[in-house]
Amino acid sequence: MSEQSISPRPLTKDETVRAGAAGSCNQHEVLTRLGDKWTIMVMLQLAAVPGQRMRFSALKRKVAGISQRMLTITLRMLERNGLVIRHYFAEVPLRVEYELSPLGHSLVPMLENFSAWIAANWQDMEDARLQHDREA
Amino acid sequence: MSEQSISPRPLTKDETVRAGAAGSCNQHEVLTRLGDKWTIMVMLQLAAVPGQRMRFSALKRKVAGISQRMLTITLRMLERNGLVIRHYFAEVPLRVEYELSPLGHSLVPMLENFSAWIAANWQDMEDARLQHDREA
DNA sequence: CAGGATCCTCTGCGATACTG
DNA sequence: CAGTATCGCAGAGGATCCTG
Repeated sequence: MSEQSISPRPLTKDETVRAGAAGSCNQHEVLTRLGDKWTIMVMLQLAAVPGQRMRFSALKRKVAGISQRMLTITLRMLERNGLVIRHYFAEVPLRVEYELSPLGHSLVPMLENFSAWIAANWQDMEDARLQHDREA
Repeated sequence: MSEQSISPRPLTKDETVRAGAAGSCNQHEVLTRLGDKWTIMVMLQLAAVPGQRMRFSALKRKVAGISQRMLTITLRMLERNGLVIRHYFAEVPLRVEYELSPLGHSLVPMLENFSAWIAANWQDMEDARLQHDREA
């Protein structure tokens, strides 16, 4: 168990750029950070694992269609906002595991509700859309 | 009450472009459609009104920071997917009202949970972020 | 009032190539 | 393995002007 308490990593270009204005309390800010599809899908995956930890490559496999770049950025953002914890093992080959923080876990029920809603209602949306397009 | 049952409107350029591939059942599709911040904020506003109807300009005033263009696009998308109903009154001056459909309403509890979570936890996120940035 | 059409900018994001 | 850096383009989205 050679885990580093703090991952030895300087700020990324993306992070530096995204750091930007701190922002006030409003939803707008938070929604901008959490509202995109990748964030939601990554968190759903992390919540779905029994052991609660996943490696980078496992996440990439599970989150269908995500690029390596977007997964990295999404995870960095989640870590930065205290929703995900990054466990760095300085082994060879390198190993990194991700898990939800307590704060992150508190968000999970909502995400699962959302996911359930989609499963239950996407057909209705699909139908509505087809009909709407027909009468246009 | 000179309401048209169906708004007499041909497909917009934006809509035609966005029509694209119908898409399979997956979350990915739905999240792409519903996952952006404007969609969520517009729906929250529509849900917040007692009378359940809002005019275009009222919505624009309430959803802070949204441009006229994005509000139009967002509303069109919501209408197309059966989440919002558009009431068109051919008066002078023109009047249009929007309200959530039953399908749209079924999504509201989740959005409000999300909104509540943000209000309760944004400070924690903020703190986590500041600390994370300090030790970088 | 409630948008449509156009222009133009900025960035999201994939593809690719390189490292510890 | 788990990233980082760079390039490049399509698309998001604001600003502006115009109409029924």
